[in-house]
Amino acid sequence: MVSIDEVARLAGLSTATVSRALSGRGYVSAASRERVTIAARQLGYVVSSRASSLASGRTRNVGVVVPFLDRWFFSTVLSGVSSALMRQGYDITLYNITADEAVRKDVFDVALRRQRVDAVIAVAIELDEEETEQLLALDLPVIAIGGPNPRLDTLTVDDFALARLATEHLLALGHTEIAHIGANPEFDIDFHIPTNRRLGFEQALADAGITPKSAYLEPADFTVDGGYRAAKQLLGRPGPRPTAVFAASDEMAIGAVLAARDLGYRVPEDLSVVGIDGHELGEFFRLTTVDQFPLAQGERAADAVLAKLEGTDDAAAHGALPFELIVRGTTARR
Amino acid sequence: MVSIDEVARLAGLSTATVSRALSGRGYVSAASRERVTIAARQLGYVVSSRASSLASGRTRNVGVVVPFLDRWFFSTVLSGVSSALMRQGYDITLYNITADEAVRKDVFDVALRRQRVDAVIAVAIELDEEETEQLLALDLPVIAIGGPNPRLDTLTVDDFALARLATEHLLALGHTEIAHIGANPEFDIDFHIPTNRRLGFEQALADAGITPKSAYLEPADFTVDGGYRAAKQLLGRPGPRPTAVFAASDEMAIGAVLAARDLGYRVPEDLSVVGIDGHELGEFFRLTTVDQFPLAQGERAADAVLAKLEGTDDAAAHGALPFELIVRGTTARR
DNA sequence: CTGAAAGCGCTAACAT
DNA sequence: ATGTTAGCGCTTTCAG
Repeated sequence: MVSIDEVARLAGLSTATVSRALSGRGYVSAASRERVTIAARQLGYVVSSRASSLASGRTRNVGVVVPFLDRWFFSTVLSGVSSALMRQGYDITLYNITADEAVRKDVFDVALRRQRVDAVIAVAIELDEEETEQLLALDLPVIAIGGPNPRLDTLTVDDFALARLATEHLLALGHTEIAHIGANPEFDIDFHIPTNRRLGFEQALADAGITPKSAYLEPADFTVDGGYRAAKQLLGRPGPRPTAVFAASDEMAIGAVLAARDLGYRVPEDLSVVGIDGHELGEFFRLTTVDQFPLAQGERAADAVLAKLEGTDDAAAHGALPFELIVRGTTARR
Repeated sequence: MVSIDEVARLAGLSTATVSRALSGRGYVSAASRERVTIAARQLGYVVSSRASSLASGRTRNVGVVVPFLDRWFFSTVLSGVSSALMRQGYDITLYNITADEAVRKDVFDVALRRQRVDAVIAVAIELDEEETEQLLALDLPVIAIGGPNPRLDTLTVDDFALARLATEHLLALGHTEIAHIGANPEFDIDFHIPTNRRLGFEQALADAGITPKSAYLEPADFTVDGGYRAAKQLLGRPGPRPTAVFAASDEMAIGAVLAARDLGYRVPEDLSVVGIDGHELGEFFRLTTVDQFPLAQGERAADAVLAKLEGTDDAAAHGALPFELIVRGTTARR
């Protein structure tokens, strides 16, 4: 590995000047800068992040904490984070919180405290008091996607509003018998998204003067299969039958569409289905959805963290995340 | 941040002994080890990776290079890599090679050379001569998944054999009119998987004395939508109609199943469909497939890299990757 | 604008 | 088994 001394020697300057020229910190004459650049390129010199970070305290590396790597939403957010960060010459190190409590604890107790990162992005993690405390104790810029967590800077999408919008779309099409696939009423306090989406759904109904039928509330686990099973129940049970389904995620919505077809119902003629997320398969299934632009969420989180790191206090760090109703082919007038 | 000196002081020992006790390298009496452990825990001390890696040359961090983050196969492999590495206390930093040539170049020219990682895992990247050279020049353990690359240690799944197995399954069920969705004959030299799968398919047919019909070769882009379109062509065109389809990926196979249904064909009664990969949605669609266990591939790559790092030369580094025919509901006797 | 030199926090000889 | 000490390769005062 070629070191800074060699560059200095070749450029005929001190290591201090080389360091300044390469990092852009401090005064360097144009002529010196030029010579350094040439010498560095000629030798193929790359600053050692180990040495540089020990001396400067900066690593040019951001930690990203995610609960899943192999689910579409999270890997899409991650992809957005990664592209925005790499573009600025930052690396990203990944902390995958799994179901394994020991791993989770290790991430907060040890891994994040190794001084390997300049900042942390936490994606859709429900942090408890202690974990929030630990993140704060790192004394590093932290951005959370998801939350909201009052003690952290959070990029939040208003799940209540998303769900209400999706439901209002159904109402506007004349539906009144609308079922909900998602959280069950007594769902945990720990993970808010399903509950918020159910509340937004109920609010929209209430605003339209409709009392939600409990038989129209079908819990499911946010997978295609879960949505499929839930829809089969909803459509197969004797008694009143919904003319529309609001699914709290696109994957469940896709499952619902397939279930309806399997039962012989036409979508959207016999049943309208709307989802939430903006899943990549939505287009293929002609799914009406409320897109929350997860790729952009990741990019925005990266921008926010960069703004904090560079001191340019950016508006991206605050404010609510955008969402948009995308009307495709799975919803129609009743 | 508490430093090693404070731990040493509290334990009444030198920093050298603390370092030895914590890293497990060199002799430390049980009593000293105990006192160090207690002092470290009491102070909440975590070794600074910046300082440690500068002094020792080890970072306990592995670089993972992937071409996509938001595609199921890659994020699943990544998930396997991550869990195996975190279990051993390693961090992982992510290098996402995108379509952007500048980003790709920057990863090999700069990012990987920052001395941030102890080893590299390259997932399904077709490396050119120069990139291979650059990886080798890092002088670090490197494991490639995919390849094969004669100059690198590679974990390879035999795509030819996978495709042949899938095709033989169809043949064994009595099919002779078998179509292929995947690479087109004049596909690039750059990305071998599609081509190898087509060759395996053709070999199986040849072994059964069947000449592949060129009309049964339908190129597609490895997405659900691509598989759907391809199957529609195959089934909708006038002329001979296949009774079975071999799709070179599960996502295309799922598209083919949906296309067949939309055209009014029953699967598997009118059309058998087999895929490759072991996609998470395969179970839902009752898809017959050849599973290549991507999660396990990731874990195995991680194990191989760890073996190289710890010097325990592990068999995991070599040998072919396993695969298995999973017969579910989309294939039947003709 | 540039150079000398003192660390950054740890590890690894080396000595004991 | 433990302590002393010299770096690891940079960055950043501080002088000039």
